[in-house]
Amino acid sequence: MSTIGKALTLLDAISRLEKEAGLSDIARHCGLDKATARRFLVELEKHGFVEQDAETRRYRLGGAPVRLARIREARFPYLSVATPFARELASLAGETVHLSEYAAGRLSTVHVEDSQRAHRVIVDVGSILPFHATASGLGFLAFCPPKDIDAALSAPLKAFTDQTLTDPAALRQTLGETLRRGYSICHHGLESGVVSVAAPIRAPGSTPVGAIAIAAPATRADKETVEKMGRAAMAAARRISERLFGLEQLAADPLARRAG
Amino acid sequence: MSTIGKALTLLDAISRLEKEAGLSDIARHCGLDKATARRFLVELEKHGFVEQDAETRRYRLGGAPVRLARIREARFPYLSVATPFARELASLAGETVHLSEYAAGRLSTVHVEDSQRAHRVIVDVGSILPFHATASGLGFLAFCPPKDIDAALSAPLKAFTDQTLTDPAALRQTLGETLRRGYSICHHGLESGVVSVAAPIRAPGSTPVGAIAIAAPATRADKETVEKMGRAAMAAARRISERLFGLEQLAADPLARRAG
DNA sequence: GTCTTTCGGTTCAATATATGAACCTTAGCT
DNA sequence: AGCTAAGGTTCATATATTGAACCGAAAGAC
Repeated sequence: MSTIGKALTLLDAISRLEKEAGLSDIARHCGLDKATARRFLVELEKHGFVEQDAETRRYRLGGAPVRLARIREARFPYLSVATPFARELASLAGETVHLSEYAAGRLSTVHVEDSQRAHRVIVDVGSILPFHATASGLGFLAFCPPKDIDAALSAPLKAFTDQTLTDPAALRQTLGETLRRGYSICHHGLESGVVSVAAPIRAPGSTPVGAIAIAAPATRADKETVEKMGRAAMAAARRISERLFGLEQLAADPLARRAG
Repeated sequence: MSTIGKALTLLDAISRLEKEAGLSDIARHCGLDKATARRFLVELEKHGFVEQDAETRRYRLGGAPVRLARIREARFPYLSVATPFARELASLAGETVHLSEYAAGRLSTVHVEDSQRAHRVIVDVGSILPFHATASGLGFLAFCPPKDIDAALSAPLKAFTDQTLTDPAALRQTLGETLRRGYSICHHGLESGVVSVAAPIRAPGSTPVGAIAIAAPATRADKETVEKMGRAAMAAARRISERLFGLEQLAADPLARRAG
């Protein structure tokens, strides 16, 4: 792997840590030599991607990504367009709603609207959503071209719970149903006791850019409720997609179109 | 410079471009060989920091920073805390307000609240604010330790307008006045016809993390109005600082403390 | 239509850069 | 005191980076 790749992998690892970490910790966590990890950290710090606490000497995520994210958002306003719909959906469903975006081959959570209920599902911003074990992942993948599906299903599929689907054939069938239905359903895929539904956000005839999902405790997710939530998620996804990729916007600002 | 540094510099250059750019353009812009630029772009793309448009083959900023920024914001909620105050300040002053954050040795704009007036100052999200030629820069620098001031003033100081202060001695005096006054004033520093005021956002006794500024057309900025705006900016900065670095928060979440 | 230029992208020998075992110093623990 | 593990540094070695020259495609020029 190139040096750049290693450094960005280290940055990713830092972003995944619960809290700030020390040099040795980070090096171990990334399988890098301490000296190498240090050089990477120093370099990343120079550019504001990580910060070192002056007292504890521990490292944490820096402020540079904030600037980049604001620029990105100014050109492709995914969050600012989708967030209001997510909020509306959360209040309609009374359950936690999260938005994900596809980048670097993974679907990651970029926004969460918490349910107002005491008993609710918690989703962390920044968490990675496995394609095979989440409604977001399935809803995204189902609308991807076959080669992407093959790639995703040929990777090792971890069973997060004893009900996680890991058989590629079964998953393909699930994806087929999702495609026909327009939204995905995932029972206990990533965590036991959680049922979620999701629909892809996408330009017509193009690879999705992300997904919007509702996650509810299984005790509140009877068949009828799941269907209702699924249809609502699908409607929200369609409205977001129209806002992002609608003809006017597309003509006015070609930047709004994504690769793929 | 290390490979990582060069790659991050390239990323920075892309973020600075008005719109997506081709390979040769980018290479020229960064003084890199085309082959090198390409390898960097491919590597950055693998990690989602840039995207290549499938049709035009041009490159643009990717979605990965959005995830990192959301994580950063979840741990150090600079934007979500400061934005409401910025909005309030913008409506109070009736002028454009912008928030900046210090990262990678530079002060960059991370949020803008536009004035509602037709004749107003436009500030771009993501733009870099020179220390010597903006109210934000001066307001930030004035509250930094002497070594940071020395470093900032020993760099070449570009005259953006014929009224930009570029003499280190004169700037030191301005910084002294700013420190005593509590907010900075900048007349026509970056652009002619613009007057701005700013105050630093900071933990008590520590290096600032950013600044909040009001920018107004000079025609609306008589002495009295400038004073009023300056005091308002200072008050907003203080309230933001208290929210970010207040004792409770500090005790509850040491992550909220910044390096420096 | 043909010629020319420029584009995105690739190759491979030359070379600059990254690497990591061993090291130092400090801080906390037994 | 003595031990362990922390953050950080060094420098000969090994490896990844570099860029001139190259290719095919496409956009202009004439």
